[in-house]
Amino acid sequence: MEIRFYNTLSHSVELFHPIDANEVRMYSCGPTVYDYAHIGNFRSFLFADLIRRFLEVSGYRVHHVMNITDVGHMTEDAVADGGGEDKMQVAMRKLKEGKKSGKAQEGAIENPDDPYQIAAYFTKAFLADAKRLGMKVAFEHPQNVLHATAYIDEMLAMIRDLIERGHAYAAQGVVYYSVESFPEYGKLSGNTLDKVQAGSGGRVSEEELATKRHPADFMLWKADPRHIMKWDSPYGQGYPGWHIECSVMARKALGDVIDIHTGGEDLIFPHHECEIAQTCGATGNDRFANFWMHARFLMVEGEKMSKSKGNFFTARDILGGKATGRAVHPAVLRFELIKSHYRANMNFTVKGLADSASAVRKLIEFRQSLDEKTGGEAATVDASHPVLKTFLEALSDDLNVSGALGVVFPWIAGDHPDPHESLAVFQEINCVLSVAPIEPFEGDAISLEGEGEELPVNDLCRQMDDARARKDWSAADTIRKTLQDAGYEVRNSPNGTVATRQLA
RNA sequence: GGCGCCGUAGCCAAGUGGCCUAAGGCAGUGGAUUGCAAAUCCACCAUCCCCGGUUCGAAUCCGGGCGGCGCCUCCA
Repeated sequence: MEIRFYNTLSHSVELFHPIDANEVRMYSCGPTVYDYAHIGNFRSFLFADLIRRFLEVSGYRVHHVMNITDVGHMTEDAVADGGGEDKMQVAMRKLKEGKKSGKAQEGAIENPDDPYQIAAYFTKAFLADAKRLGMKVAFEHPQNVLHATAYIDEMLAMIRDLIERGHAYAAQGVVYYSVESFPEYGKLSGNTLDKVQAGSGGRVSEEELATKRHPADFMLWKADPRHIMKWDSPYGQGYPGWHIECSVMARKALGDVIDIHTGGEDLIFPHHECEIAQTCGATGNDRFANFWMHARFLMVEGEKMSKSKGNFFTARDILGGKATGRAVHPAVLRFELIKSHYRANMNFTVKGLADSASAVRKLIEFRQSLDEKTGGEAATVDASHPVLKTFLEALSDDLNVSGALGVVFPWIAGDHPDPHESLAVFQEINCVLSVAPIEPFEGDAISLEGEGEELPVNDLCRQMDDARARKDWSAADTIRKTLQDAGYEVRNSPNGTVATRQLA
């Protein structure tokens, strides 16, 4: 099966072949941990997860690495030489003022003046969210989820190499990458040097221009003893630039040339452009990642998500019901965020969430019916099975999820004479979708039961059965109303009434 | 101003030159079923932003409009 992906580097869909025949090396730009990750972040992370899962089902071993940016970068970092306020400092202040996207748990952070504690707290929150949403790499922390602060030495080593190779220079306590030393600079984004220069009008301060050889030169290290997080270096005590960590960690974990590098579209420039310049400058290769893949931005109800518009949602906001007024099952949020094509802006809406809930319910119930019929024993199938084949072929066309789902639903609705075989097929499909259940899952990811709720759900169902047996319709209707108002879907059947929690 | 993505039913969305008299999901409508519902099953529900061109043939290619969005500056 031929796999095709859109490559930002070439602006076209290309045939995908990993460097090694069987293993794919893939790096994804991960979160900064100054706050809770929002649904836009997760759209991008789940896009990477989807690539990984698809490649795995297609027969590849995937070594997927993601970074955690826990270095306190400056708010006006890249343009200049680190102006603005330290992000970690902002995080600390906001935490104290209770202005975070969500409340930190009481007592979770002993000392809000310690940036490492802030970072540790939000890292933990991120990993918890990521696991709930079925992001495989989150289950591989810490071996495949790397912390920037653990690679300062390697960053300094790469900076040293870049200076030695003539790609970087120190000026007034700042080490800059010299973009003119790298002719390929601008290839990824189309922001070639002449254009960067032309477009920079007014934004680059005179002070900065005086120290930089070219206005687009970007920071690798800044000596600043006042910075909260700081490390010793030959260039003075200070902190690294915000692009260098990815170059370093990707190289360290995956090698000099990798297969796939993912991120949100906003990272194309300057972040990924700079990563390429750094890595290639340090390795001497003309390539860093063979495929650069970027997810487009997520909109909320047709508008760009922003705190000021009040349409800003963290993953835990959604799961907790902030948008819908009712708790949302993680599989529903996952499905909603992966169901549309990654290269189109996705519009996140409450209605879309409800649609996804119906779809996910269908998948979960189908899975449950197969489990019941087979006792969980699946037959053996491989990718040549007609349903799987069509499913994977859709995905192999630049991750055409909609096309793939267009295979799954009609198949589900059809006849299943051999439930063992169907279960095997479904399991494979679910290795990619990971919604029925979320895999690998923790706890009650698949459960639709209302255990531990304030309502005695099972008792009410039995009471309803009794009332129906007595033909006491008004009593039965009252019970149904009670359950529905509490967020349950109620189904009567000859085998007894069943109430399941609404998914969203 | 530069670079790029996109425009298919009420909504999401596949299809990229002839099996398209256009998948699939959600919603909706009619029917079966039901005490009534829900779930389920059956049926129905679009000529593809506009204009021009290429072609025997276009949603699909080309040109021009119009509209939406992104990046170029912290951002997934």
